[in-house]
Amino acid sequence: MRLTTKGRYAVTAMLDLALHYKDGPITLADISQRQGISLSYLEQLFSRLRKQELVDSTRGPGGGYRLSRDSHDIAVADVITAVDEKVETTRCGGLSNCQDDSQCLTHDLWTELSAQIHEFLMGISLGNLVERQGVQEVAARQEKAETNFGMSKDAVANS
Amino acid sequence: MRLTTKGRYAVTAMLDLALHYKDGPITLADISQRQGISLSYLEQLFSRLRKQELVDSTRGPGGGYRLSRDSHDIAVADVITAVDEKVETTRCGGLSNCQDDSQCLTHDLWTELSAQIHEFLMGISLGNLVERQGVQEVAARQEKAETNFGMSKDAVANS
DNA sequence: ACAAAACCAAGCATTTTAGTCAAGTATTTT
DNA sequence: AAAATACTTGACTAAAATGCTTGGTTTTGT
Repeated sequence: MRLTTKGRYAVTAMLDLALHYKDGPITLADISQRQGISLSYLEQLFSRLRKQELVDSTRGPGGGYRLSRDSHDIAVADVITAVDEKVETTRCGGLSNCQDDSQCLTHDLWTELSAQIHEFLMGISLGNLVERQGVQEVAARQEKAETNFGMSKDAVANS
Repeated sequence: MRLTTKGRYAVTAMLDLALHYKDGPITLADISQRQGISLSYLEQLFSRLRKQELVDSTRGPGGGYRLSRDSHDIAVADVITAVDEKVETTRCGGLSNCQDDSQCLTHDLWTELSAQIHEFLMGISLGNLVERQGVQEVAARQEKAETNFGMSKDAVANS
């Protein structure tokens, strides 16, 4: 389990979906605009999220993405592992004979550590995050900005 | 808090120090040999570990590095933050106006998440790791290899 | 038909990672 | 004092990851 900005982007986007669940399918363009993530990058991320069946997609006008299940049933860990392809960064590769025909100190240690972090992130769902105060506040501000300044859309697109 | 292989190398090296604490100062050459990490890379890592006062160094023949305090008083989080210079990967930089003059959804969320992971890793000390079974076993194997095959030292150095 | 959307894929610029290399400086044993 | 050993510093590099761009193709509601 790695924690990178890629995972953060994915979690943010999924959180956006969770926040706007009641609005029906959400387009990537909407997410791009609200969260300031490029459309193409979102496409890449959602390709994986869809393969992991974390989201459902609808094509055509009025289409978009929706969470595949209740936000409380999607863990942050699910989202992160979906977009972070697990590169085996151990020298060992799949085997565990990276050193003197035995596995290195690193191997066991990091595997265990990683498992515990994973477990921790499994305990936090998108639903949990939506309920948090800070998230609510920012989301409200984003909605407001959206309705008040129609021009900001183009301003962002042109920058 | 980022989790990369760099942090893993650092934790591994520190764990090696913890395991050989009783042997007096440990040279980086020893760690390099036992853990299969290049000497120069270790030098970089230990430069930071020393600046964070996680290790004490002794120069001259017979010198080397030692944990600056008991292994139970050094958290895994300490080691990782020491070597992972905190790059502000948020668009916001120091400010929090990355989007529409307000902070993005990401900001609060990831800060909080990151804090929790940090807290978690603060709860695991090098001492804890040393006590684990798997670590003991690998360490024993490494010691054995060291005493049995004196030639492996040169073999590694020449490769 | 047309436009809005998802989907797909190649490729690019930049940054980060994981190291190496080279040339030091400092300490201690002899 | 000399040599051995240890640490420091900074430049450099190959490979990977990041985030984006471009240029499509399908699918579908109107």
